[in-house]
This record gives sequence, structure tokens and C-alpha cells, in this order.
Amino acid sequence: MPEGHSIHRVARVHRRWLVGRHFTADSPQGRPEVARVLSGRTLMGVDAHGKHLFHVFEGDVRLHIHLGLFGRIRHFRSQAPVPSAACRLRLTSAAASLHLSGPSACELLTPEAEATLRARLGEDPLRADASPDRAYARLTQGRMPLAQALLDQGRIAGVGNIVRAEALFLVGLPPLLPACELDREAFESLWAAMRTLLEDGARDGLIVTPGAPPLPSPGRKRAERFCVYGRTGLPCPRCGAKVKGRTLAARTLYSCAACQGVDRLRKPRRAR
DNA sequence: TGTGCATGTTAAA
DNA sequence: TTAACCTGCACAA
Repeated sequence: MPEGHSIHRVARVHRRWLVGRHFTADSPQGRPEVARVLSGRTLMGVDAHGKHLFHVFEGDVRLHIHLGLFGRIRHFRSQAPVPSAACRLRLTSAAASLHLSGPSACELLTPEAEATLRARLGEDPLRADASPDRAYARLTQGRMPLAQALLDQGRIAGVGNIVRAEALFLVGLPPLLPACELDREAFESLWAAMRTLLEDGARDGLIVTPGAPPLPSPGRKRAERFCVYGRTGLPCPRCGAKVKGRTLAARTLYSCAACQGVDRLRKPRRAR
């Protein structure tokens, strides 16, 4: 679920189906105090910023959710199933309900705490108020590899491992380029690629990269929706060279060395 | 049935 | 830089 497109999709669905409803809340696993406060309140609005979700209930009670790596959030318009044992928060109304499990954050925030949190987040390509100027300024600070800077949520918010790999591939940028060496023109292409991937993903519910290899079989596995992500050792759909997967700052980075230029900052120590 | 891995973040060393 | 945490899935056996 958890790159920015999924979060914005959830926000849109909740705006349409859950806002304006009066909920009772419970927490089969773990957050009785959150449920107690939310119970009996009407949902007034939902906002998404990067990978963070903010639900505003009457009385300016604000719920912050971050799905982390494993979180799931589901909604039901008719009868909901029995919540799983791991269900952290359940919101129930007459006509719709929500089940949340496995989130890394499910907490109530004061408006001040929410503002502090949001101030730490960078520009979100899916938000109408996103400023490419600010995004460029933040992204290109320092000599950190571009691929690593893209995952820094304080620079650009909502981009995850899939979008960074696919966007860098689509634009043909070397992932290890020092961030400060990214010129404005290349940034514009990269920003547009990320925004398109995220917007299409939010609309369709999943990311499918344009140019991804056609499905060999009807079952669509993840690696078949992408050009390089999760495709270590498979042929690059553009040039046929083998896609490379390696670890950068504890995350797997996928790229095609032939299509994405020379990796200029390769560390001398581990040659693989 | 069991194992490893994953779209993420944080705290500790 | 590393481990830890949370859950579900693909794949091996």
C-alpha cells in the first residue's frame, strides 16, 4: 500500500464515502484511548501529505495515521467483515466503516503537533499547493546521491522505493548523481515523471510504469508492472541489459546502468 | 507449512 | 550503519 499514491487514494475515497458520517470507534488491538475520543464524532475532512493521513473530526480532533511498511486500511460500504485480531482501529457508521491494521502511527494530534509534523515534510507532487521551486531547492542540497535524497521525506514527500526507481529510469538519470549536480531541466523532467506515476497510481490504485514489459501470463506479478523495480537480473525493457539491484542506505536501489549513465560516485570499497 | 522479503521510519550504536 | 517493529505475500518444500 504505502507510497504516496495509495495514501492520496485513501484520502479521496474517505472524502467521498466517510466524510460527514457519524462514527463509533473501537480498537480490537491496542488503542482504546484513541477509540474512546473518536467515538461519537462526525468526520469533517481528510487530508494527505506524502505518506501521512490526517482525519479531522468534529471538535477539531485530529487523527494522524502512517501506514509504515505493513499498514492496511480498508473501507466497507455495506456490511463489514469481522475485524482481524490485528485491527488497530475500527470506525463504524450506519452506511460505511473503516478497518485499520498494522500502522506505524495511529495517534491523536493537537493542531500544533500536526503543524509541527507537517512542517517537516517536503513538497508532495500530488498536492495542489506543491511548489516545484521549493522541491528543487531542497532536493539539490548537498552531495548525497540523488536516489537517496529522493527518499528523504523532508525534501520531497510521498516518493517511495518504487517511484524513485521507475522515475529515475524513465528520465534516464544516474541514481548516484550528487543531488547538487542535478540541473533544473533534468529536475523538471524528473518531477513530471514522479507526478505522473503518482497521479496515475492514485487514480488506478496501483502503479504501472509506461513501457513496462508486457505480461507473460495473465497473473500480474509486481515485477511485470515495472521497468526496473524488483527486476534484478531481468532484461531492461529499453536496451536489454541486465537490471542492477544493489543496496543504498539500507534500501534496494534498482536501475539500468546502460540507460542511466555512469554511476559517478561509486564507492571504491564494495565492487560486487 | 515454513521461510524470506517488502512499497517505511525511528532509535540506538 | 544497524536493528527493530508491524503484517501479508510469494515461493520453496
